Amino acid sequence: MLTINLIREKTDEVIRRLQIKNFDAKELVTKILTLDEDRRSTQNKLDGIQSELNNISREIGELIKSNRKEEAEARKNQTLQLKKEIETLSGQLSSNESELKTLLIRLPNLPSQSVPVGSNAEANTIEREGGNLPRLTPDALPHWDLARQYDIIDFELGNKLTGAGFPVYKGQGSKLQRALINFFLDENIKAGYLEIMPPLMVNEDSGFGTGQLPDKDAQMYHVTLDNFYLIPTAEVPVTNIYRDVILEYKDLPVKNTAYTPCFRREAGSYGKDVRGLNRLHQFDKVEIVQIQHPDKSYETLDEMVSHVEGLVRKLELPYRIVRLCGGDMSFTSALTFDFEVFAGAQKRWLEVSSVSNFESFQANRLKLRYREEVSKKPALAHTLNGSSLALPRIVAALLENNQTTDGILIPEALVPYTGFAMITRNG
RNA sequence: GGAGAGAUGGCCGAGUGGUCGAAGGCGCACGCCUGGAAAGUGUGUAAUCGCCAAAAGCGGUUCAUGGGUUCGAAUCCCAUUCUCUCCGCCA
Repeated sequence: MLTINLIREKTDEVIRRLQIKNFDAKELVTKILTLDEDRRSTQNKLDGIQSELNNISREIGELIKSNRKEEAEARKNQTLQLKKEIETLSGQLSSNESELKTLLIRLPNLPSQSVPVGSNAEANTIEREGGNLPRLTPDALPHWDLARQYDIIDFELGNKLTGAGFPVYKGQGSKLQRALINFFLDENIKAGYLEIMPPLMVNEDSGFGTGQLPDKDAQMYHVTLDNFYLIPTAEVPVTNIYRDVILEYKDLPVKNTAYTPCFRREAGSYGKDVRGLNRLHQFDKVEIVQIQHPDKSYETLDEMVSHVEGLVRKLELPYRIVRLCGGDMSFTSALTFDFEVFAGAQKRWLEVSSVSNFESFQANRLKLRYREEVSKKPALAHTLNGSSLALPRIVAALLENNQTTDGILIPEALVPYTGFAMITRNG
């Protein structure tokens, strides 16, 4: 959420920049500013009366101590009116504050200066591309057919156990999952990230902290009996580790990585998007999260993008890095780069990673701060995260692009992790 | 799940109705001492909101959370959450 100070001080700029996200903030911002003014004047009055009451109470204490009972009683009568006013004003204040908050959390994050203008994916710009497109024969199979042919992923079985979107990995398919997870984690650790194994369910506060709640609760599986949510990404628990935390300057940047299964309801998805591994309700992902000083967060974003690029290169996949335009960005992001890999048989680019700088938007919700180097004053930190990487679409691309008549080739970097160089029919 | 005990600052820990944002200690920061260090010693050391252009200053709030009693609550009452011990169950 944006800070009220920013909205107050740079009202026009806020409205203007939110237009880039196709968000008309004018009305909302006006309401916020009115409420904010009310809030401050109410608090001002309340503070004054509270102070008066505190003084009287102090006097009563002294009077009682020096045995002047009647005077003390007289003083007590003076408080009645004050207490009434305090009750009214503090009621006003708290309802004002909660209303203000519900409005504030409806404002999306401001896009950074470098975000292209545009209302949908067509306006995204290609940052750079790499790798070679596979040369496949026209009868090349999409990954769902390959998965069946080699008996490595069983979609129907997942249907039986749970439902659509919960595949069962078997044999070399299962081993490939483990290999990718370990490969990604090892690479992240080498790059200085600390491995974390977080809970897979979180409470409401955590869901709010990273921005999934209250609005996007339809995306998460909700365990109603205990009021827990299954995590849609490791970003949620890992970032929430730092909720209500004030980091020391020297602790920045914080670099965490975590492998977790991710659970998403994906309500409303259909068609070729959900075919095979393209979109699942449960999938595996390795995430990287950084908490950084505001002055350095964009350097860090570049560093994270390069890191993820290195992984995709090692897997020898054709990829492109996309700078998302205002209309295609998430609610919470200030700048996002998507990674897409080309799946040769489907002839489609599949999104496998999304690396974002949230600036202080999440940190403000989380109350995640650091101490300034010199003044030692707490200030909001910047949070960043990205997938490194999400498995299913990587697997889809690997299967499709590396199919041969003999089997499916495993990229060299992965062989030490799989223990085999090819997926075969009797593997 | 049942019974009991508890939750205080970065940490430990005192505080059962008044001047307590909270003794003392540890830690940390800056000095003094020292050839240098250790020890010793001095000073400082929460967050947040409002007023103020800002700093200073002043005022409000915060002793798990939410309510209540009272002129006044860390302290009394109620509820919730969490932690610990014992019992039960259990990978």
